[in-house]
Amino acid sequence: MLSAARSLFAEKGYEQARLEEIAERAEFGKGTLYNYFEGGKQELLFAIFEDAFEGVRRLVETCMAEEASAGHTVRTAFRNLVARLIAHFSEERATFLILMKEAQRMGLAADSEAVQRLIALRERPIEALAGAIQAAMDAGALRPFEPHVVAHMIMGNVHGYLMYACSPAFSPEQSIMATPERAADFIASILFDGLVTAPETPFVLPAPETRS
Amino acid sequence: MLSAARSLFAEKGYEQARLEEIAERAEFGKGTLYNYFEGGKQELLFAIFEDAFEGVRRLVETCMAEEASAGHTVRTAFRNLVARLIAHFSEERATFLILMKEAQRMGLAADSEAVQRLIALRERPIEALAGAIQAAMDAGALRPFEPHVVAHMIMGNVHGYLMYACSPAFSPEQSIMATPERAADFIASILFDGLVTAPETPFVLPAPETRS
Amino acid sequence: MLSAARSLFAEKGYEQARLEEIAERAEFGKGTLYNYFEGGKQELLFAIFEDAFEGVRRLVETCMAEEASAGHTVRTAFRNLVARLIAHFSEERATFLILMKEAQRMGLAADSEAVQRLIALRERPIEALAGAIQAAMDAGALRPFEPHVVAHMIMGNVHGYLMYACSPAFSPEQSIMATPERAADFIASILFDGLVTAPETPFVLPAPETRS
Amino acid sequence: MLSAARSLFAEKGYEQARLEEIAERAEFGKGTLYNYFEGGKQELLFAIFEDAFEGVRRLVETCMAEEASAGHTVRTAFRNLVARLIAHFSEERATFLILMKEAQRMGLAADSEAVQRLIALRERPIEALAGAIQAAMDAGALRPFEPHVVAHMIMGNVHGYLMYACSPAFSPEQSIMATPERAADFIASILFDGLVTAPETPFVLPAPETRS
DNA sequence: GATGAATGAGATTTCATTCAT
DNA sequence: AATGAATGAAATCTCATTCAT
Repeated sequence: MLSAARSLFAEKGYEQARLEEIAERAEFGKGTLYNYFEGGKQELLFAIFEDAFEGVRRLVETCMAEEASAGHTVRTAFRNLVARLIAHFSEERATFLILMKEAQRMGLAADSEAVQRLIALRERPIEALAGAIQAAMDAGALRPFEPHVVAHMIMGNVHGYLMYACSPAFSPEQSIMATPERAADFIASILFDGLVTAPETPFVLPAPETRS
Repeated sequence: MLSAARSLFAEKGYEQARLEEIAERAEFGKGTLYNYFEGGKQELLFAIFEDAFEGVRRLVETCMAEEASAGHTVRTAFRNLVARLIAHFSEERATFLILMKEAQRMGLAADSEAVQRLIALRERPIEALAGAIQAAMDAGALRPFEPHVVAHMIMGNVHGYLMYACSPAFSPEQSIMATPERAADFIASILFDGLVTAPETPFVLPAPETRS
Repeated sequence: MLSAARSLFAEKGYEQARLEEIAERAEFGKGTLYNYFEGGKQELLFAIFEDAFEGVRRLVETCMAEEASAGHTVRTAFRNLVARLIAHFSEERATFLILMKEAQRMGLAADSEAVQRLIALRERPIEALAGAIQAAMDAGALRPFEPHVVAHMIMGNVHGYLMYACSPAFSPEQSIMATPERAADFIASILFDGLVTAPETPFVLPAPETRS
Repeated sequence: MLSAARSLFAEKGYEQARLEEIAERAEFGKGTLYNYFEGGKQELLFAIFEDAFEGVRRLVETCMAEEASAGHTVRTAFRNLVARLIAHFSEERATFLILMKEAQRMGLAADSEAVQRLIALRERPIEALAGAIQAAMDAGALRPFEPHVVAHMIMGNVHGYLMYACSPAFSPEQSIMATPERAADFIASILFDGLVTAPETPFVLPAPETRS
């Protein structure tokens, strides 16, 4: 039932998804849904949110534990985390879409109890990631910034890549982002190694292209 | 009238905003709105999108032109662009919220004519930024990646920072992100200089903290 | 529109009356109804209540004023009031049914704001009648009871008669209650002259009738 | 089970009472209810009606029998009946509320089989009372009206008093109606002795009070 | 051009009743 | 006999859009 809701919310968005269609897709009656989710449509959404964020938190913790026991370097550990996050969201496309569309939207809504609940869920994977970052900073491997800020930034870049990969402009075959592995390499490369080769080069305008 | 719609969409979201309230806030009759925007609610949203993306495109072009004529370095030029983007969206909070909530949501919707229109608008500032990046790569100042990918990444990090700055977890006074200027320094620092100091340090797990 | 609601509430009762049917009967769309009665179904009911109680209050005041200026005796004045109340409710059958069904039901509901509003309306005609009773008591024409209690009793007997007259057991042609005028005579006769002729007669059981 | 339904119908009214809550309160499963009352919710209501009217009928018969064998006068016999009816309904408040709310409402509904069944039940106590009245009339103790009409009137005044006693305007401590016994005295006093002392007094308007 | 009363499709939600266990 | 998960008809209410004025 959650799964039916997830796929429909992903397809049409929360507001446009009709409860009746969710029920149909789950092969249940409309009323049955209310036996399981008393709060109706919104509780359904929150159940999906909880699954989604909890899944990411678990992934972060599992992954970092494995990297630590594998004795990987900090650089490799975070690069591998990025790769696994990308793989995770690629596999669970519906979940990803809901997070990007609905959690984002609700997270920016005027304050309310619902927003508070969402934020609490959203913090879980961030906390897990911030813990790992703190450890790496303590070991002197990362520059000493606030770990939460860095955690947000890493997550944001994973999301950003995946958003980009969803867009029609994205043609995987020609891209450095062709595969999750290569995307992880790219993101890690920027985040950890920087973008600039010769920072002192003066900036010049591009030759004005003629707009069609 | 656009302005009334903008503020209401930002407040309540596109779906929840009632046309009647927009009309009231604009001090117009509901019917009048249809004289200006035949397409109704959705055309209103697109008009806001157009303004928003066009504003960003203009900002990118203006800013890069100024940086070029000021003879700034590539590093400084992009750092300043980031600062101005942050300042722009901070000033136009309503526009920012609509982009994050509604453009994001619609951009991920199942394909349709509306999505195509949105994507075309969204590409404008990306194109402008990609142009500048290409120039910098041509000058050998940036590592040679696809400029569109890098443009998305820079924009994504600006958005990511602003999202973070909207969240209740954000307490400006203690943060390296306290001001737009410092936020731009931070983002530029990560993007251009990287995060790692000692990439070969082995990763170790954080000491397990006791959950309260 | 009120009139359509009145007739449907009277026919089917408040709970069973569907808003859509009210709208149809009023030859309006469902939505239009909400332009006039924002509170929906319940506000519609209260509007009917207000009309109804206000009508009775006005009738009581008008009638007593006329009786006073006609110089009628107390006995006649109240007897005529009873006659006019009966006539009023007989003419406005729908209103009467709603008062008996819905106002009665709501008046006995667990306390709430709605009940308070109803009670306030219901007091209006009682107050008017109690005023007249007080005046008659002051003149020494009526035995000195609490005027509100007596007002309730008079109203209650009018309602009681009309309820009886609605019942299928009521066959007007053979009854002392055949017409409103005769009903008023009867009620006034009991209330003002009493029922007993020989109060000291011992009570004996009726001969046991054989049940069919 | 009947008792659970009775208390819930009294509290919330027939339409608002949910079958599930009745079942819970009776500590039965929802389904079990249908084993005992095939007709569902409505049959439950009729079972309560039957209990209620039968109880009143029995009370009337018992009471009149006792009054007869005690050798009381007609005046006293009926006055005592009124007192016992009041006491009965005061003790069985839930039953009383259901009669006033639901039996009243249903009794005025458009004709149907259900209404017929209700009316038949409702006639039982009336018949019993009418029998006693007929006997008193035969003995010359009461003025010769139709006994059914008089029976309705007596019952109506009992109900009317109890309705009044339910209303918030009723403050028992200061009232002639303070106790069931005094209420019975009052009702009997009006019904049997009349209200008027000087019927020929001309009616004059109350001094116009200033409305606040 | 400006208006807002009228509209009715469509949304969520409730709940009496059924029936497989 | 007892159950309660499943059902879906039906209810209220919302609101984007139309159009006569």
